[in-house]
Amino acid sequence: MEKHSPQFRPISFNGICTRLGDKWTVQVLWRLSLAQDRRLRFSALRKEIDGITQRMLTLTLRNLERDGLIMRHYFPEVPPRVEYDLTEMGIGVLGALEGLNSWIQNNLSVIEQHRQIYDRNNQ
Amino acid sequence: MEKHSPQFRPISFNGICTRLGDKWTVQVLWRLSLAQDRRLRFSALRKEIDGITQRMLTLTLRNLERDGLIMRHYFPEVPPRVEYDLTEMGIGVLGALEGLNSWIQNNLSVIEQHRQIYDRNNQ
DNA sequence: CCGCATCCTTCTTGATACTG
DNA sequence: CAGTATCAAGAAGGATGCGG
Repeated sequence: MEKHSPQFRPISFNGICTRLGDKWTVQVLWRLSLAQDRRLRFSALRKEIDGITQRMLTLTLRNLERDGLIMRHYFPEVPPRVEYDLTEMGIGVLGALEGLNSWIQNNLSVIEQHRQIYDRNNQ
Repeated sequence: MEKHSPQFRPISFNGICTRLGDKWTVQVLWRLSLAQDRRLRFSALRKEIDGITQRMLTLTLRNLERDGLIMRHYFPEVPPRVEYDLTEMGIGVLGALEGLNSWIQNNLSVIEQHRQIYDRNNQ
């Protein structure tokens, strides 16, 4: 295999990759991408993402909105309704993750074998 | 833009993406990839990666070795010498990151603008 | 030179209660 | 319904000293 392109400069990986690597961000993006109009309300996201708390969903959505990857739509009804949808940039980052995702699909089992072997050799 | 492929299942993102998103892992992989034979000794890595402590370099290398992305070569000389090099899988994961990396290159400035606007609108 | 052990600080996440 | 506020727990990272 040949070396990667010289443009590869992981300078910017912190803090984009740090954000993407957190516990819930990719899940939220992914769920939105599968929805009608790439748009879901808060309670729907919460139901679909197993184990997420209300607090962490709120924080994750705030960060994504701050970065411009999703948009928040507030409807001052009673009871209130809030919907979130992917922006063009939010759609784009999911596309940019596909290469990594398929690599993980292809290599995860090998990695897990390595981990088992390593752990066995170190008690 | 069209929806991503149905094979996109970010099931495996934790804990691969979590690992890649930590503070030093990608830096280490990247430095190795640029070196002669994709191979460097501990002290060389430490010098090249600005700000990393001996402890964190050791931990990062252990995790990468455990996953099979790098190999550790120990030479029982006096003083001891230890070298690390990328495995085929280690080279592969860098390739898988290129899509994300170039997306970040292209979008980082826009993201930072969004952050400034958001922060200004919320005190 | 390389790495482990220890202690400490900071960040992230979770649990729970409360509000417009 | 969709948050916010508060507190506590755990993980990640940094500083420092010792050892083969």
